[in-house]
Amino acid sequence: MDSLSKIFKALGDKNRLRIVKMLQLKPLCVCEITSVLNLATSTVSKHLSILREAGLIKDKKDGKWVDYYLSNNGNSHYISKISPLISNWLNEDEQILMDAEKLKTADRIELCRQ
Amino acid sequence: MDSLSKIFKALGDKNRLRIVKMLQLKPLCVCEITSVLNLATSTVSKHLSILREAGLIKDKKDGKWVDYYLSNNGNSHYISKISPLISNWLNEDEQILMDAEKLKTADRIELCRQ
DNA sequence: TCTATATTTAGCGAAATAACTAAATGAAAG
DNA sequence: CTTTCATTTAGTTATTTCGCTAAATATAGA
Repeated sequence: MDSLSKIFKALGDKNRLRIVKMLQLKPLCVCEITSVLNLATSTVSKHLSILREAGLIKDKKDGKWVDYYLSNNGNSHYISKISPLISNWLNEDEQILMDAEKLKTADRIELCRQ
Repeated sequence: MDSLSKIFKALGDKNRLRIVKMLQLKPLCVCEITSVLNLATSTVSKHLSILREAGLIKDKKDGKWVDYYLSNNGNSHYISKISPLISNWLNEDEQILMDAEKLKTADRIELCRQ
């Protein structure tokens, strides 16, 4: 029950839902996500660690950057069922659409140099 | 996004997950749920209102009692997808099994007269 | 109407969460 | 090896959440 409530808790925050929806589009580094959410870097890093500990996302070092990406069909049976649902949901949501738009015009190197 | 994060938030609490799993077995009144969870009645009432506001459960007056029951396929597209998943999950969970056991031997009138 | 009982609401304290700033870590590039 | 820059960790604060008790509400039955 712990692992399931952990997943739901992780998804029960709007900023973390936005992160999951962004990662559906492509893997992203912390600074890219930060620039979309308009939060402090450390806050975003914390959100990412909560999503990671729930098993919803994974990370991978890429030079200076850490890329985060969805772990769609990880070892968790729960996540393999929930992830596809979330993929289908919120795609017409105003906020989610705006986030996606902002990501299109975003360049990692410029973003991180702010 | 509000309605979805509300649903996940409601499910992100172990006691509320236990309530949902109990209601899968049959409709229950507040005092029956209270006796299983071992919490104050008012606390359980609050949990139920959170689940209700998320759209996961509904209530119906039955004399002195208020029966709560799952709204499996309510108006919410989200819930009609999530509810069946939860039905399949946690059925071997130790805590959930104990709760179900406790419910079998429970009698509404005795329970409420504690 | 009066009483008993089931539930909800109000109000409070403790614990958890989410945000920030500042400091620490770790890798890349000069 | 030192500097730079992305990220994480520590530490602080404000807000939210969860639990309780006590009071309010509502219904059934004497």
